[in-house]
Amino acid sequence: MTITIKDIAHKAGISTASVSRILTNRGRFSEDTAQRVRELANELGYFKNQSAADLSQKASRVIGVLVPITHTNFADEIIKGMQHKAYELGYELLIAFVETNSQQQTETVKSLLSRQLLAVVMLALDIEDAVFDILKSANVTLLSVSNQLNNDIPSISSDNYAMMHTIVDYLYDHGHRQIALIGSSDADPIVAILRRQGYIDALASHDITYNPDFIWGVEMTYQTGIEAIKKFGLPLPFTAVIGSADIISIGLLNGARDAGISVPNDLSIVTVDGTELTQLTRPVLTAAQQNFTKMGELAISNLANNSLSSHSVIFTDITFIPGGTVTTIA
Amino acid sequence: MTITIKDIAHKAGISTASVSRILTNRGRFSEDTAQRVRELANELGYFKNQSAADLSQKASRVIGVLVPITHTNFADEIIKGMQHKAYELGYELLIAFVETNSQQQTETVKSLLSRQLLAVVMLALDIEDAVFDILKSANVTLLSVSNQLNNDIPSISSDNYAMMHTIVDYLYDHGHRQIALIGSSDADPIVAILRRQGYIDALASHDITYNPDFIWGVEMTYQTGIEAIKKFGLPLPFTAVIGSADIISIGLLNGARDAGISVPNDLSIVTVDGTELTQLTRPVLTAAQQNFTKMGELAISNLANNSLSSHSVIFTDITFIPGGTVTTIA
DNA sequence: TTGAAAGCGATACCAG
DNA sequence: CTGGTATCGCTTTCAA
Repeated sequence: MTITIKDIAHKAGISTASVSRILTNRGRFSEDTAQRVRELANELGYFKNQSAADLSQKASRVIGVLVPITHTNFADEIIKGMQHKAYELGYELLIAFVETNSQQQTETVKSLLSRQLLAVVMLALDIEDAVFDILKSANVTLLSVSNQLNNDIPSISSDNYAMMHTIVDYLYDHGHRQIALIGSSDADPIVAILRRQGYIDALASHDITYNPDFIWGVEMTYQTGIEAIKKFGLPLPFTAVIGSADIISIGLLNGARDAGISVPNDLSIVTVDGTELTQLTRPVLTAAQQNFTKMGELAISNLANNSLSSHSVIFTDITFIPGGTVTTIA
Repeated sequence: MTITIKDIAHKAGISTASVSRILTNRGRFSEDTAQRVRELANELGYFKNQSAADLSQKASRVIGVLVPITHTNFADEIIKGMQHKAYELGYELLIAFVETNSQQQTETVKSLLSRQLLAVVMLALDIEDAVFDILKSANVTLLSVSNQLNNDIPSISSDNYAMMHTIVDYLYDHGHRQIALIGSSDADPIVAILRRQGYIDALASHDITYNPDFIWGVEMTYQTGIEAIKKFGLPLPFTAVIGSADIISIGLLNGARDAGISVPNDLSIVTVDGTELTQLTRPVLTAAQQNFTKMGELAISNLANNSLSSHSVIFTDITFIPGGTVTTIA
């Protein structure tokens, strides 16, 4: 038999109303009784029934988080940031991994929505239309983190356009003129579009006309990196390459090694993301590091003070971290 | 205003009881009305209030999952397995990342428990005593996955003892006699104890007396691998080393490279875990691969049919995957 | 400062 | 096959 506030009230000889007030720290009550109630609660091993509380309050402090199960290795960092802030501000996170399978995705999202949620945060997710419609019809606040969706949904991410400028400028300053971009050729996601455009414009600002062939690779996978090297063959038509995710860059690095290409002597690499993965390679990857933890924190704090309008776009800072994969050429 | 079954009942001219039966597919009802109700539900954009349902049913199909935020990179795989099975059997997963910070850990666990949970699954977690007491006092079914805790809690994991035999035998067969074990010297976790004992006994079975110095390193981190190489110095007193986690083994590999030691010529490495990380290195790591997805599936299916007793220990299979980090020596 | 009582939304029992 | 109704545990208004 589970303990309820009724039991506590009974044992303490007071009403459930008082117990509730005390345990939630709302309204007025005497410190005397409070003391007793708290002790009693402990003693009896009381656990609040959150379902009942949510039901009664018609609202909760739960924020749903949708994480793609094809796990980007930075999702953890975002979650860490969110969790930290959520704890601080008294919110709860309800994390759900979503499959790529649409049917299952729908189920997951529906069951998420069947709790009273304050908001739903989507991490690095390109949601399917069907699922998206459900989300919209549920009428909860939505927020996309690390990815920009469309104009209807607020987002927190890096300034992907500017980031590409930073990277291209860095490579240009090191003498590179032929620069490829791997893993951002997908048609859809706004992030890919922004990166491509940033890349193209940055090159243009140095009077370099971009070569469409140099933008290649759709998926953010290790395999994309491996195959990129194979595709271009020897000798590589470029001296530097930008990997759109750490895992791609590691693929590039290994692909290069497998092909007998020396990094950075024969090929320079700059990676986007800058997670701990960059430390695992030799040489260590030069990276444009995104501030994922910050994104997570901002997600929660913005939801908390309700400061998001439907077209809010919030940018977090980028840190350029020189590693050992870029060389200066003549 | 949110839509409830009452609204649907009203619009359909029937009782809430009927609507409930139809929407949950329980009890008897005519297909005619069912049809209408389902349409109406869709039309009105109805979402079940799960809190109310849980409250009413005094039980839920929600399984809580505690994941350490110091993210072991195999947690994803376990979760994937759980999610898959949970979906199949109609359970929901409520995932919570827990901090190392004890205070915060307590909060997280308490808030988890304040929902009616069917069970709590702990992934690769060495829970603190305080937290553990809470968990026990809450009187939910507990289950540890990929880690064995103590005799009070059922677990699903690899047979860590046998696994070490497999690894040591493999190395022995390749001529190695001096074998180190990195990252399992922690006093506490049963897994570490089992691995040490397996390692020692396996060596003994080949008439090799183990060298206590060769068991080194507590934390399952990249840094542990890096430092292990530094600690032993050149020339290394062993010809082969076992890394207790992929990330450790990558540390060993890089540490070796940094020290001018060639793998596998001068040093052989076998790693425990065998996640995708093993594919990112050159050479690719030779691994004793744990079946994490299977662990996740078993976790759910065993919880589902309630077949766990408090000292159940379920083992999943190990797959030995030869890579490029072991050489045969004379 | 405290208590009585009316919900919150869904379920399930018992009649009909 | 369908409906009325008590119930789950907690919160909150209104009075006392």
